[in-house]
Amino acid sequence: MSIIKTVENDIKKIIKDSGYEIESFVLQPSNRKDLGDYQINDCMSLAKIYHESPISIAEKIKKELEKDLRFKDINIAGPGFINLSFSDDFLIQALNQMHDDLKSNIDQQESKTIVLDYGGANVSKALHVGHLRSANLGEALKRLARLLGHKVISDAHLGDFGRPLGLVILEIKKRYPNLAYFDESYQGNYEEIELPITNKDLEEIYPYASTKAKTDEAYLEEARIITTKFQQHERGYYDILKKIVEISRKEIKKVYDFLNIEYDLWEGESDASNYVNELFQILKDQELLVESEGAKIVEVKEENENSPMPPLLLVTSSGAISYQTTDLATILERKHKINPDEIWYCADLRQQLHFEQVFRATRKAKLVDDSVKLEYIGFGTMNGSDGKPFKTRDGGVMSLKSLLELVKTETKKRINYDIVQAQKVEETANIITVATIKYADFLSFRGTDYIFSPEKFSDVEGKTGPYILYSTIRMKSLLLKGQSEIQEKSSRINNNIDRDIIITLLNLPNVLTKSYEIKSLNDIADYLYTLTSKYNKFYAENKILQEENEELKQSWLVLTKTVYNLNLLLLDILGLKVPEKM
RNA sequence: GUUCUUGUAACUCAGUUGGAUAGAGUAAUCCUCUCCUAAAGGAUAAGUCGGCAGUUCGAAUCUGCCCAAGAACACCA
Repeated sequence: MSIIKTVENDIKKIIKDSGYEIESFVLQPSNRKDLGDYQINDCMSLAKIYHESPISIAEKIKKELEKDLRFKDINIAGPGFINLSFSDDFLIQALNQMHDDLKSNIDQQESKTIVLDYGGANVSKALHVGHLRSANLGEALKRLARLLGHKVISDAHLGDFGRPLGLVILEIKKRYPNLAYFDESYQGNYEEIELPITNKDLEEIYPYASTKAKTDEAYLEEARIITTKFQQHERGYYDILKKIVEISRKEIKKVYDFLNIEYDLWEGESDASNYVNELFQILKDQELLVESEGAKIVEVKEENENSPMPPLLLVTSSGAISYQTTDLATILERKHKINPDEIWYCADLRQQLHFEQVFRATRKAKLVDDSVKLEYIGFGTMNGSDGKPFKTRDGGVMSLKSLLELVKTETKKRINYDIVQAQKVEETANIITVATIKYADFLSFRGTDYIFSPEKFSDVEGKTGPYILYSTIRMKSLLLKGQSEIQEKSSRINNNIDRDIIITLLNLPNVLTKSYEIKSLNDIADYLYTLTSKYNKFYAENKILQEENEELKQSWLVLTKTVYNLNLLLLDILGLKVPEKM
């Protein structure tokens, strides 16, 4: 159990010993540092329950707290706040413990198997800046959940079974009508057929076909028919689909690799299609699948419900299955293959209604056990400065690749070429670029829309990825230089900065737990900055390696190493790497 | 129209299970490199927390009404 949690439990017991019951207790870091390290605000609410003055309650609790040698400077202020600080001895001991084993100070949770669905990449379409958030968020949540003791399986869940693919295949058919894929009499093995299409072609074909379909009704109708064909696994069409997925997936993976995003599974909607028949059987058995206006739907609206709740549309009137169908089938697939305790979906907030529908249908048809938790983790839209979803000047969406290039160019201007070896420049620039972009994305709460501007993501001054990386590298450099002298034991707290840093370190478990609960990384990003900037202040004020007092120097080295290790841990959760030098 | 989200410093955002004096970064002005990487550190200035009312010892946070912006609302995904 973490140090802070242990203290919290003890204080809870102390409050109980004073005669008061309290449900949960979290030790709040004080916002009045002049009065103490921490504040206890619960006396006011206890006063209402016990019909006693808050001051009198605070007095009693204070009396009990004073018996505990870990605390000092206990005082009561205002209407009944109890302020308290930790004794130096306690803090030194805590620092040494965190230095020896950082992970022992993280509260492990009861282990669950979680499937995490994020990314939102669509086959044959280039990743654009809008895909950034889902991937960042999902990847970091995966890492956070694993750190807290969960088993997480991440799935890219590619969009590869809808009309866009119908359009792409149609256009390929127009351009290469003689391909064996389109020859019904072909008897050979399609896997051996070369598809003369590169990913670059695909990125050109889709927008072309999509635009054409908007004005050409016959073309669209042809695409619809093709969509139905591969959805029914019709020979040739299903095979070319798989081929296209392969080509596109390689390219998508390159970008995700660059961003340090790793999927355990690269399943797509097409893989879930194998479970569509089972899905329909389950729905039919329960008489949930009904005909409506030529389509097959499932009603999920509750009686007396005012909010708009359209039915799920499983099969369109033209016979195609929708993404609602594949999402339901995917739940079946995951039940059979993984049998998870929880399934999380990271997707844009505009998809909230969709997931509400899917979850309702899942419950109604009992596709999974009621104990299986389905969680939708929505995030805000990336808007342009006009408040509308971000577009480039020519009206298109900025590709993720061009954003990366743009930031990389800026990054390269800042690298210290006296320190970084020539052959390391590219790698270093890549790492910093990813950190710059991801960190900027994590800073705001996941649910709020934010203004996207390339400038914002190119920012390197202040509360940014490069700041954290630079500082971390400096700690590492210092530790390397002081390595021969470190004896790994702190024995002194010199002043308020040391003290403040240790108090901040102690708060780690609460930051992690809260981030996990709200499924947002902004607290971790902010905590990382707070800790780093406190350390930087300390670094600027003390010449650690030149310090002549050996006891003090050792204490500072231990502090440095602990902050360094924690930075590495948190950067890893956010999915950021640290370069050697920069 | 129905439902939902948002409105905090010049800008971009934190803070929303009610707590003390509302925080960061940027931009602005001014300091600090003979010294462990100055992509650093320090200082100053910047706010009717959209508006009005209510609940409370106490409200940016909860409730109601209003104003403004955005999103979703079956045959796209």
